Amino acid sequence: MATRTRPGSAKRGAASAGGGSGSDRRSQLLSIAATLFATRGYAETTVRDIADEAGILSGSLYHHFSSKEAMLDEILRDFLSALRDRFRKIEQDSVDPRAALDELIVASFEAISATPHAVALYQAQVVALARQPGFEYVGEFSREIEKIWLRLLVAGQKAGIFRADVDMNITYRFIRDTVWSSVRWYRPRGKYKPEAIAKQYLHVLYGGLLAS
Amino acid sequence: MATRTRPGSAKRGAASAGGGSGSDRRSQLLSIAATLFATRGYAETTVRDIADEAGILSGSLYHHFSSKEAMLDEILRDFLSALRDRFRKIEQDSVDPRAALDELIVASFEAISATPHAVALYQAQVVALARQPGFEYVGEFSREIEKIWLRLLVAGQKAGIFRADVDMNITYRFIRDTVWSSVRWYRPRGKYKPEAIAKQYLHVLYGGLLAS
Amino acid sequence: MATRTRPGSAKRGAASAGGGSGSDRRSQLLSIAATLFATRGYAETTVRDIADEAGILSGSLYHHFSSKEAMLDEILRDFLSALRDRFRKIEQDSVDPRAALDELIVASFEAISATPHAVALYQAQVVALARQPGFEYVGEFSREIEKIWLRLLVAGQKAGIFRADVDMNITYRFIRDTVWSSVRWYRPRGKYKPEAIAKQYLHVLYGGLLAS
Amino acid sequence: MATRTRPGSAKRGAASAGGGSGSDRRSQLLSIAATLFATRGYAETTVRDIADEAGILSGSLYHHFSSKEAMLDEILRDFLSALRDRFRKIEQDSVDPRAALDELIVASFEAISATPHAVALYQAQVVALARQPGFEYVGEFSREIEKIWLRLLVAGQKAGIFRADVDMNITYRFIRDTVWSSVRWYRPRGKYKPEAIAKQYLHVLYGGLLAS
DNA sequence: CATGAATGAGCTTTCATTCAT
DNA sequence: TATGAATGAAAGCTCATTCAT
Repeated sequence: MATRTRPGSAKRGAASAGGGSGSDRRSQLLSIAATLFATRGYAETTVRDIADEAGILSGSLYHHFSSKEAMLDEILRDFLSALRDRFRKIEQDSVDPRAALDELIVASFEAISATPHAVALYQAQVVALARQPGFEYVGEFSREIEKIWLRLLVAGQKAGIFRADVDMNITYRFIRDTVWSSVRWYRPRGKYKPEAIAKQYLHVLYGGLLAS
Repeated sequence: MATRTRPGSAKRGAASAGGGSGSDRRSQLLSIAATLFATRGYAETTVRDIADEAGILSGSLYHHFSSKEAMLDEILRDFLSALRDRFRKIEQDSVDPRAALDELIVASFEAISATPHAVALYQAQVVALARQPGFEYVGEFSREIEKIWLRLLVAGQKAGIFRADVDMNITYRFIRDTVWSSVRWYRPRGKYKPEAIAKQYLHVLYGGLLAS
Repeated sequence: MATRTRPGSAKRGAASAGGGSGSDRRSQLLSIAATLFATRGYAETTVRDIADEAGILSGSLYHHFSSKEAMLDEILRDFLSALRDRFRKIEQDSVDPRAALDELIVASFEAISATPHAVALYQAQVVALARQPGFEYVGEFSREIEKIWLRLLVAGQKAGIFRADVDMNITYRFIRDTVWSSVRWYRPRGKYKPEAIAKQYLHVLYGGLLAS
Repeated sequence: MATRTRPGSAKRGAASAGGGSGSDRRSQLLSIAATLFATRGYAETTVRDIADEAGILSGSLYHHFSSKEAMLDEILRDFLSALRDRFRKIEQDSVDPRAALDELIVASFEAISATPHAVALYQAQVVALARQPGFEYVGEFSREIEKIWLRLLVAGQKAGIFRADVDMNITYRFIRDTVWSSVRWYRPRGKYKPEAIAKQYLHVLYGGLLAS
């Protein structure tokens, strides 16, 4: 991305950007943008592509958003803040590390199912974005989310629920990568429901691949 | 990417493209290109960036490569064919599915360690590329590699080595995503050697996360 | 010309492209392009030349036309279809081969007078273009026009109006070359009107150069 | 053409440039260049095209010629000076204007047959070249040749051989255009010999198209 | 809100030419 | 003579963005 200007704090309402069915024009456009950004890549998507898909001219997009980057910003911010809120709540409500880990993983697969484009976008751009001015919050959200996972994993380890002989920093990364990467192949319309995928994963993750 | 023309299989010599230290000018340039493509993204990297890094003018690159796309092509083709060859050999020489799976995973982490840029490039572009004219081979290589993994996993399952109650299609994807995604955070210069990472992963994968 | 993509039949409105005074912006630009293409040659004319002449930036041209080639395409297509229509009508309305031949020649000189740039462009590029993908219609129009001429010449020959001892295929080429080539030296603003030139030519053509 | 530097007075020997079979390397290369210039156009022919055809690298051409333009220069100069010499001789040896006109026309068709590429090149570039610095001689040769034709035509008119009621300035252009334009369709390998074409043309030119 | 014309910067690519080897 | 690597200028084109209507 050739981001140079700060995107500013884009206004946004309750619109589930990156989701499927926005209520107003604004979220319709964001949804279209998210889909294209995720499918083709942010840099490879032109403002005109988005406008074409929306049935308007590219210049008209600027009545709704101040820049292409502002759209990306809004999509990511909506997604990340919702995700963080949900993860925070899971941690707060948790009584059992294992059950909480279950919930984090299920919540993650559900997020993929609900807003795949935002997830894919986050996946694809997170490394590049974290260093970009105006997108520092991406790194901040990521770090906060990482801490929640790690606290739970380490707590479970201390409680003797999770194995003591694994490096949780690495294990966290393994889990995170597996879960988020599935956005690339998981099809919500396919034969697997998000809970089924989560179950499969938890199955292998907890019990291991070997037959006992 | 706005790929329209077929890049052709412009490949010559034994240059380990995408690697670190090419012998001739050609592979030097490819190595620079791979690094930039992987770091900034293909679309975000300009041929001037590559030329600047190489200390020449952008036009001079066209003395060595017919297009920016041809560079991408050559990097990916070199990487994928080498990977496939290695995987093929592992399968052919395998006597035990579990040992073979070990080797596949170790080989994967080693590939990440050896040519991280090519791996990152492949990771980032594989979905978009597979449908692009001239890059069909990316999908073909990917499918062949997938088949090798699946044959081994299913064989291990039938032999009673791997658990019977997991869906191997999904499990393969989990493994693949975990392994390849680590390119994004794994640093060869860091404290972990590739074998150590592989060992950690195999540890969790085989034994599961739970304390027995 | 390095034509590679098909230009498509991007044509709109009744704009007399290649003519002198287009009504809207689009035909203004086409007229400028035709003038430059004819004067300097297509390859030697840059899109910046055209834009400069129009008082805009080169990139702005792409708001109106998809490519430099598309401009050439539109100029030629407009010119050729108008010419063919006129020739068709002359043949349909003809009662006497000699009068019809008169009309064809007068119409040709008038076309040169009305849209000299389009004629010059056609003259200069016809051979190279006919084999270029997307410009097959140039050859098709040319062949249709040739057939009209030949039918009239042969009809006149059979009717005993034109001499029997000349090869009409060659004679047609002689006539065509003479007429169209005059675009290179004929100046509409000069002392000769198109009808006067046509008359001179018909004079020599019919009566021969020798004094009786 | 983007001619900016004066081509200088390129050395040249007795090599029949633009012809078919040069004796030495220099005229071989000139012949290749003439063919490509005539077929694709001067601007559309790259130095690399010429070198490829000759089986060398483009840079190597500069051991033989100082520039691309110098090749064009040499081809045209050879062609024009030979043509002028022949025309001069025809005029000097002429006793009868009609016989001399015959000879001019036959000589022209023979030139087309002998060095079609040089003729086509001259045809295509004469207008653009005449105003280009370093190519003033093109206009000079052309004017001298025109004068020879005109003197013969007017002499014939005064002698009562050619009709008095035609404008010889225009008639000359008609004749010239017809003759030179035939280079575009005349194929030396075809069924017509150059003399046959000349005969056909003289037939119509002298006797007229009408049946008596 | 939307259009349509334009900007301006930057992109990939082409190509005649140079020059050390 | 020829190679091969490079230059430097310019080409066609893209695209985010602006703005009067």
